[in-house]
Amino acid sequence: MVDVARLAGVSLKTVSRVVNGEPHVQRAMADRVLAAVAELGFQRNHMASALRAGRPSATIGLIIEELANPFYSTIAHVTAEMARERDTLLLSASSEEDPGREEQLLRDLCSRRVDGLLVVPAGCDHSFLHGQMELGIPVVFLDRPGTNIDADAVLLDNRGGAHSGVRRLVEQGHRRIGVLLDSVDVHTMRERLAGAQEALADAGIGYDGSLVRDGVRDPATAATAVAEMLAEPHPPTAFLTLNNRITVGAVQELWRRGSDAALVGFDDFELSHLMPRPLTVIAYDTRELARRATQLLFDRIDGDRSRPRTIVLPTDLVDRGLR
Amino acid sequence: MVDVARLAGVSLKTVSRVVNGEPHVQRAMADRVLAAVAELGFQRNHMASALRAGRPSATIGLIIEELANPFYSTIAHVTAEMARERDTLLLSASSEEDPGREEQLLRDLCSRRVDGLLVVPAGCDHSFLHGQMELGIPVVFLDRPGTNIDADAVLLDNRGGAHSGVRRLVEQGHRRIGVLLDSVDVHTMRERLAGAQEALADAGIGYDGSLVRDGVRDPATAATAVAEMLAEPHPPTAFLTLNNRITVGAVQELWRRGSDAALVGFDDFELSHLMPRPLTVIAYDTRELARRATQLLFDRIDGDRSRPRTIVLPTDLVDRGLR
DNA sequence: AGAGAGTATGACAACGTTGTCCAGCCGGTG
DNA sequence: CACCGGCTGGACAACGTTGTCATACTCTCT
Repeated sequence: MVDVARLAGVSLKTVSRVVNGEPHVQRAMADRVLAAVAELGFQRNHMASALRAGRPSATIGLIIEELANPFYSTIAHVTAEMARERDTLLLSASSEEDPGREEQLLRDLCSRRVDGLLVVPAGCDHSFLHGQMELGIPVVFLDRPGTNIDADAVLLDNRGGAHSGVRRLVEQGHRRIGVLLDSVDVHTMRERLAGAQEALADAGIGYDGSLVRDGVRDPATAATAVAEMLAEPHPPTAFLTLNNRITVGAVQELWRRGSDAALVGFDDFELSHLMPRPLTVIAYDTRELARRATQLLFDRIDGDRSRPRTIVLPTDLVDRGLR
Repeated sequence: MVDVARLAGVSLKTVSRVVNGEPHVQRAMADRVLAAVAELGFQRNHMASALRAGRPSATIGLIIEELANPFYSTIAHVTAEMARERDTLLLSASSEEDPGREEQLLRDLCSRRVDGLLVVPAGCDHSFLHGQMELGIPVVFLDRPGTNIDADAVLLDNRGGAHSGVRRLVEQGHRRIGVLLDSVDVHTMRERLAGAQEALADAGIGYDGSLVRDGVRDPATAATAVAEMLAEPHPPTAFLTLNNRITVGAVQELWRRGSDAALVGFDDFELSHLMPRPLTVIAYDTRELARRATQLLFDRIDGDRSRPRTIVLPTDLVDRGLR
């Protein structure tokens, strides 16, 4: 900027005024400045500008599980899109389910003075964010609530969704329902499992631990688990798969062995209607989830100081037949 | 930092030294500073720090088409991961195929003084990046080369891939091969089409414009196009679909009508092996594409001033049967 | 002609941090 | 005892920008 000022023969401040479109600069002088800007290829340093003016950095931070996962990349996309409408950019990072890493990323984002944080929490303690929130960096949790902190959260009705899925299976006469899940360490999974168990209880069906498989982290494991459960003396006649990776593995195994076991899966996914058998899924609107959370964050950034809210979005049982 | 210094009863610079782990500070004094830091919840302002020290911002920019698309989100993920190993964060934005928007995003990223740019170009003129590159912001193009600019690029062998796909169809005796593509405006598509036409020419098969359908942007359009082409007097006996959205639509239509037309699709995708019919696809390693580009960018950031390189990664014809 | 109001421009400090340099202190040396 | 060198700690300027205020000029109205 100093160079531009020198080349145009004006003061620093005049350049600043021209660059920022402030009034009170004569046309001729502005033209000289703009010519100098063009000649030197000057570009305003956004960081210095924000620093001096005490302005927001026009950047928000997003912490998700894993950017390559369609669920999270959809969130990132919606958020980035809404951010762009406010001339804000998105700093995104994946926690990979590692609480330590999540904390480090969050601190890193804060030290970059992002205007706000959107977090799909992996950690089990977010109290360290208190300070940042008091210092004016709002935080909105997404998909799972934060722990040890009173902050906004936008969640899915995981419990209700699983409940309705199991109810549908029970209505069709199933009483032995195998439940496959990723990990009870994840809040989402605990809620889904709880919803399923509530529905079973509602139907007067007692809990049978042998029908629940934890630690099913990929399609291959899901296929194996299905095979094992079907080989037992009293095999399940239906399955509830608590995420789409598990659903895919289970479908593949059921189809491979020509089993007529029923299946309901949590999460819809792009090609679910092209699976070898029609699939009933517990679906939800990922984009809406992201939209609501991002909107809430921007409201906070714009000064909304009302009490933290928790928004729970409904799920939708998409019935394409059970087998 | 001023507050911390006052509370600890030391000078500003001493706080800076402690916070940055510089030597030559006595243990007792450092402890006092750290206590003050903890009490005030002080966090270093990364932007001010980078500004003063003239240091890199530890941020890189990524411009892609659309973050929600698995191809691009995989790239974003790999890049973010490699960046994290260098304590660098990723600013990502989607151009949505809009050149104007791409340019604005690029300028915005530059004004934030990112250390480097990774770009899947949508625009048709990137000469405006010259200035930035001279000012020391390296740019690496990904998936498509930049235009009017001499910069690094990491590409796929689109031409060779389409060539091998068509050759396979020709080997099976097909002479009328329908080609469905998104848009010839996209460099990738042009290359794939050219590769297909070269393979036809190599086989002595003349060009027949009625066998090429442009503007097929989604599965539904693809299905319609397939239906129309099959209804013509001399219908194609095989199809080459130039991206996975088109492939999905075409497969669906072929399967629906029980057609025995052969099919080769460009792009593999997650559930391709679960499609209603086995699918032969021209696959490639998206992660490797991102890895190479990101590595190249970091090499440049680290001072590699050698001539711009263009790296072309091979494709792989994954044969799961043609019908 | 002079007051008053408004416009155009510039000098300077400040944002939060770090590089540079200098001063004081210590122990050891000639 | 004067001096040297290394270790500590602090004062100050600077990074690139903008807010504040002062100044100079122009115009209008009495």
